[in-house]
Amino acid sequence: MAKKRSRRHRAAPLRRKAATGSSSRSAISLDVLEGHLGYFARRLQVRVFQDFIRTLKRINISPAQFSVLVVIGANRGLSQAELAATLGIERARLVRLLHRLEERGFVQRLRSSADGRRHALQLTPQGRTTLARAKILAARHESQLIRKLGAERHAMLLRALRYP
Amino acid sequence: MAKKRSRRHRAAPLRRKAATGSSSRSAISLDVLEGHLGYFARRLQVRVFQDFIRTLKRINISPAQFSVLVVIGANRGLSQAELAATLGIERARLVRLLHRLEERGFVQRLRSSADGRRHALQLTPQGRTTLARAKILAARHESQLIRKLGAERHAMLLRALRYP
DNA sequence: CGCAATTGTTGTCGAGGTCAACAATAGCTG
DNA sequence: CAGCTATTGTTGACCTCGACAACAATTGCG
Repeated sequence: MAKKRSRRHRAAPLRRKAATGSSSRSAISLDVLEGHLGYFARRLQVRVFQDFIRTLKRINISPAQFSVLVVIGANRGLSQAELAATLGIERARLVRLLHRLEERGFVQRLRSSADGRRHALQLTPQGRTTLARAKILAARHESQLIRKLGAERHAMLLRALRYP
Repeated sequence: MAKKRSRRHRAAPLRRKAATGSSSRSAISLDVLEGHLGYFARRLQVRVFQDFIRTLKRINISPAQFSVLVVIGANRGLSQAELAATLGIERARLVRLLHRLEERGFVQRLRSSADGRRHALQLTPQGRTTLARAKILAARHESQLIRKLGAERHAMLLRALRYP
């Protein structure tokens, strides 16, 4: 509720000069950050997710939602604990992710007959359809990424990032 | 305020068996996630940040705070806009980061005489001391990371992640 | 002067990570 | 079998962080 913002439509700023102007700073040093893997991993991850979100905006699927749909789709009957462990997220977090996906009619939670505590997760037909479309868009996103990074660096990063 | 949680000190669970037990699932497929750089970048970044936070917990410096202190320390007189652009974060976000660091006595914002809009950022003596200690701990964190990943992969990742 | 841009700032929203606590269920083990 | 313990899903609360919108003060020009 109360979602309507005024949205004044400010005419796109024309960016008159280049940068700040006053500062004659040519290069700003990152100092020891240059040696920290986490810093660059974060930068890359943010950039990639921004592009992912932009590319899948039309079907409104976030990176986290995509990963959940993909893994459920490829492993029918998974329990929430297994799924959370696989994706490296908290069970509590997954509960809320699944809420949304269930609301939207993509996922079903079925009580396991063998173990009354577990939920067997599976996609609905609509979930499968959405996942198929999401995969196409995600592949497009990855292609854009390959184009931006260069195929060699992309392949190298994927190989090095993936745990053997 | 209201920081005291009950923290009941539950005796460390003994972890009797290994895993779930019921599920005979040997390997859970990641399907197309295997080809998505963003997924693995995210996983790595989260792991690395967790270790960073753990290692710097004693001085209570987060990765974001560390990056801010490092760049200010190496580029005295920087403006907030320049700093935000350098680190790839929003100006609005930086404002709140600097609030905390100023409260804690690590950073000073001085009005620029040349340009009344800008703040010239610099570390206080206490900020410099804390940064020095943080760098030592951060280096220790990075060493642990190198040990975990292997020196070759670490070097390869750093090289590939850093934009040339 | 007057208008547009920049800078710092605040508010708000939503996504995510973290931790504590709990009910229901399952599985041992004495 | 009873009783204890672990697991599973769930909720609540808190905090960080990215993204926008809006604004006041200031600067820079045409």
